[in-house]
Amino acid sequence: MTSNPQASTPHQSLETLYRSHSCGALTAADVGATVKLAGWAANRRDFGGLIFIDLRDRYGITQVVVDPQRASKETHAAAESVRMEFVLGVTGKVQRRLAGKENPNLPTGQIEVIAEKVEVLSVAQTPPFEITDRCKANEDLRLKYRYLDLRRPEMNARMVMRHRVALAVRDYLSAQGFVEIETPILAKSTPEGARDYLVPSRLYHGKFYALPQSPQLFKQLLMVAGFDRYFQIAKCMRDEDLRGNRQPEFTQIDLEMSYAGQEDVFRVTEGMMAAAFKAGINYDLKVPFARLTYKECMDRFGSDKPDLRFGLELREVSDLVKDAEFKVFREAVAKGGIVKGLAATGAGAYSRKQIDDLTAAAAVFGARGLAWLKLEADGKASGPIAKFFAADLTARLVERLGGKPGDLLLFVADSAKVANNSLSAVRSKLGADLGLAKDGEFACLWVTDFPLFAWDEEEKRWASEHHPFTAPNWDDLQHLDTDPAKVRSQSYDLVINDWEMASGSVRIHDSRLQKKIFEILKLSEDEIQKRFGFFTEALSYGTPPHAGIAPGLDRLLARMLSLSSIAEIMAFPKTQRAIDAMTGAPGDVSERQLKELGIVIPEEEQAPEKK
RNA sequence: GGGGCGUUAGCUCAAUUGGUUAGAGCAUCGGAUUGUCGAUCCGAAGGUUGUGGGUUCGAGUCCCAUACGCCUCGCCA
Repeated sequence: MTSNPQASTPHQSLETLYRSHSCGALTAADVGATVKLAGWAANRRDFGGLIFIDLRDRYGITQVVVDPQRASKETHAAAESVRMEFVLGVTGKVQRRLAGKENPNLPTGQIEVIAEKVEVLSVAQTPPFEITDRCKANEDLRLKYRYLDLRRPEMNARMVMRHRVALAVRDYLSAQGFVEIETPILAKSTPEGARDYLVPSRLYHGKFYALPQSPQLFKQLLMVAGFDRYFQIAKCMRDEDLRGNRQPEFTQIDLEMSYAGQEDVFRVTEGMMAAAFKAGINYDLKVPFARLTYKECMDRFGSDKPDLRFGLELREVSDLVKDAEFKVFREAVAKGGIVKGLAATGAGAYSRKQIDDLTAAAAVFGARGLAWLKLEADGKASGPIAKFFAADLTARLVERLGGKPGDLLLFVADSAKVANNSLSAVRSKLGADLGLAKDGEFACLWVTDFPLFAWDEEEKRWASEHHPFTAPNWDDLQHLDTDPAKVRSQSYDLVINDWEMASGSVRIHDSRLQKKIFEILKLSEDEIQKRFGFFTEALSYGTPPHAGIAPGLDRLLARMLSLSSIAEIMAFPKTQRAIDAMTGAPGDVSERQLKELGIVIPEEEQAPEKK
């Protein structure tokens, strides 16, 4: 066995017409054997006589030596003609490298293959960028030539890791009694939620399928159907604006359990995550995960996905400063807002520039300023606003925030929403700048007790915070009619570091309650019937209590590898404008196709021809 | 829909306040080279500075528009 994790495992045989071994398999134990290798020329070092070729496949690199005294004229000539990324077939004998000429950087570094025959199986144009892990090509170029980018060992390894994790997830869930069932891609549009990707119907002009934003309804119907425990590694599509951790299509590990509640889902998910981290990066995730309610999260971190790798907790100080001399604080409280702060440990020496950068981070979320106090060694506070606070008030602020000499106290005075968002952004920036958020550390957190509804100011109605099939907390049912804002839901998020990694809930299993929720959401009777008639009807035929969750596979993998973009662990991702840089999708279709679908595009709305 | 940053050789980057013929490393091509492993040495070729317009005696550099990429606010149950 080699130490290369990508090398073939012992039970695998890669032997084919073209090769007896992979390029990562040969070691000192194989010395003397005659072997056939095939792969790409990753590098060629030509000494006129001796020629060294690094032969690469996805398992590793093996050095091939062409010695004019050992190989035919034709083989030497072939070796001379080799250029980067040519595909070669090599026959030769494994020999121990000369003493002192071993390469400790390669698992195969003890040996080399002395070529008897080198055959060029395929020539290659000069690639637009080098196929190495040192490659610094731009993202758009890498996407245009994704097949070359994926050939790089680093990218190759990510895809293999993705496979390993998916396999571990399947194994784990299968062992827990889950059955993998596929659900339709051509489905029905449902209101609420993200914008749908639509597929026009040829047979019914004017009607559309919607690509699923998630298999939500289907998985609940599978519970009604008695499958008990279902899962699926499912593609989900959402036609919304993109980010580093959002692609138009992405993959969720979708699962649902009957006769289960929140605790059951947590237990299964924790086991699954641990298995995934073990398979992915050989990391032992600590279970069970930490838990916080939504309210605690907002109070202590100003965010519903706080990074628990570090502290720097937020504290509200409205009560302390409501009568303070400092007008900004006083007026914010008087206007119904809040004043919140945090103590940045050891940031007391921050320069004006560094504080300005923190202020800018806060401003993105609407904060009009970031007030600050430096705590000096003598316990006094300094800074432009220090003069507004009497010594005893300063002492109480310091005590509330847990500040120590050498710390920087930071405050935002605004509406609760702006104060929380802004200070949370400041906290994240501090976590990164102060080196508190370390790569390779994973803080897992369940966030529970989200509100069931959020008020939609634009549409002047209540909207589901999670989705309309989420069960209310059974203790809060009496508030449904009187005070929807007060109703907690039985939904939960899994947060790892600062990313929402999974979202789920206990579902409504009673058709009457489901109808009531639709009514609160101001869906008309007609609409409920048209959109969800089949679903509420299904619930009425004896539905087991059930609950589920859907971790994002792409995010999970990106998080394991500390990558900020999920595109980095997808084989063929799209750009931020939802374009496939390689194929050019979305593309034009023929007049005939449009006609068959009954679609007419107004002349003035046609996109200009893309080069 | 809004804000920000970027776009110079195949790739990654440089080019003083607007000033001579836009440079370097890698890759490519030719030559030399029998123990290299990001080989080395010698030489060559490679550019409509994303695109369009403007200011100027003169624009890679300044202004406007636009395309593309990335980050971000909104959005994403």
